[in-house]
Amino acid sequence: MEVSDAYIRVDIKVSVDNIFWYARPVGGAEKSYHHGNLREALLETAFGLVDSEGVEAISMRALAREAGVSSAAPFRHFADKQVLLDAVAEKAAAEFERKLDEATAQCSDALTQFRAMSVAYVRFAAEHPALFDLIHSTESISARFLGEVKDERRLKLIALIIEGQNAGLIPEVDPELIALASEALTHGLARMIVDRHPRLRSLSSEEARQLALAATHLLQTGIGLS
Amino acid sequence: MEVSDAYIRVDIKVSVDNIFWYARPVGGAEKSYHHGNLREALLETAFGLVDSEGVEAISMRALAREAGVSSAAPFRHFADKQVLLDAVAEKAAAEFERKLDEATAQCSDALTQFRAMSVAYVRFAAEHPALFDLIHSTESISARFLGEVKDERRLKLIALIIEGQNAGLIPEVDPELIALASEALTHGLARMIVDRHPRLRSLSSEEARQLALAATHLLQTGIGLS
DNA sequence: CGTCGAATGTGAGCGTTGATAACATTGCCG
DNA sequence: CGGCAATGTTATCAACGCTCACATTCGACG
Repeated sequence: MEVSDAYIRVDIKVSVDNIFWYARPVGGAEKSYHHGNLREALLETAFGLVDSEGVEAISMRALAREAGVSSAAPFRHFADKQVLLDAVAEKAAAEFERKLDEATAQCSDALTQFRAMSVAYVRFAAEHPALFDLIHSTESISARFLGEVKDERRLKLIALIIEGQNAGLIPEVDPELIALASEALTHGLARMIVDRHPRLRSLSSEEARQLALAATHLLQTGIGLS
Repeated sequence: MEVSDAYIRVDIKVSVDNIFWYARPVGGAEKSYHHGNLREALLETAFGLVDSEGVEAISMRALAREAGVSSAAPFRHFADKQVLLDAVAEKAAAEFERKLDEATAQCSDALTQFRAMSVAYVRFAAEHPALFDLIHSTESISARFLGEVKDERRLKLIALIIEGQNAGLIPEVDPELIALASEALTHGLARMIVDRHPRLRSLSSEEARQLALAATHLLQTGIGLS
């Protein structure tokens, strides 16, 4: 051909947005129009993604892609992105609560329960900073569940303190105040780890444990005279 | 005309993105091609916007619009959005630091300085939650300044504690540990306010003051025996 | 068993955003 | 004054959240 030296340049623009079927499993007789369990699948991968990459890493479209589904599908299950995040936060809070309960379950007296709770609290923050952050920064109305959970834990803590006071282990100061102070200490420690405080970046969970123990101990004994 | 009953529907799509000159002042002989002080203008409005609306509220394009400038102009001064946010965080941190210094300046002994610092810390969080959050969540490399500031403050706190120990006001426990615990308590209180803890949502700054005082007092006296 | 509505998924597209590249204008330094 | 660096503009991308009209499927009810 005599035109072999001439080139016609063609730019082809392809929207890659909806090439979703590649994400479907290639092996079996899949490709059912309905996913079957999309809501849970989205929640699951979102949870994992937040835990490993942080909240910023999640996008509705990426989740859809991952699930092998069109980018509009997720909106059938979550009204908007915030609702999805709320659901992830709820899941994370449940997990958090589970660990706290697990930690205090084997303790007998109020004081060791008290300490075990602090340790578990700080450890969770150290091990799952993004989830911890999500739990405490989410403040949507629909996530009222979170508020209830936190409040419930607060009441439990107060009960623990009163128990300690009855046993003569804790002085007769306003239990609410004591609860607040110890919550603040624990939450502050956890937050400093998550916020990457210069002194505390990337702690092992064992170090986190030591730290929580030392700090709560210090709170108990006090650091000086008023 | 005989076509008076016939309608031709025309949909006109207009990109409104680059209609920027409306934002320029209409009065004077402005309209200089160069803004003259764009970097500072952007920083200023970003700072205000974060403080009043939160970090999520800021977008490069909105800032450009506000400054009366094309949407690409900001990138001449900030490599990307994160750099801009880092700069805002730095500004906020400077302001924060200023307030802390101001609060401790008038105190004589170590213990009252110690308390005044806690109070100022918590008050700033209560009054500027979004700025507080930005300061502590930013962790970019370029924002190393933040780390230095925080570290400097930590050293100052430790010095304060040692001073207190020398005066016999604080027991001879590892000063680092004491610093950490008191930092955690204060930071935790501040964070609980910012994170809208059920017990502490929307505190007045006077309430914040009371709270910080009570909590630090409790830390000093301790809440029980080890 | 068939049918019909509700639940769920698809495709296309709107408007916004962060970011980049090529080009225009200006200030300033020699 | 001339030229170069700083600064601003225009046009354009890709990605995102979200919506709408339409398609497919499931399941309850006759």
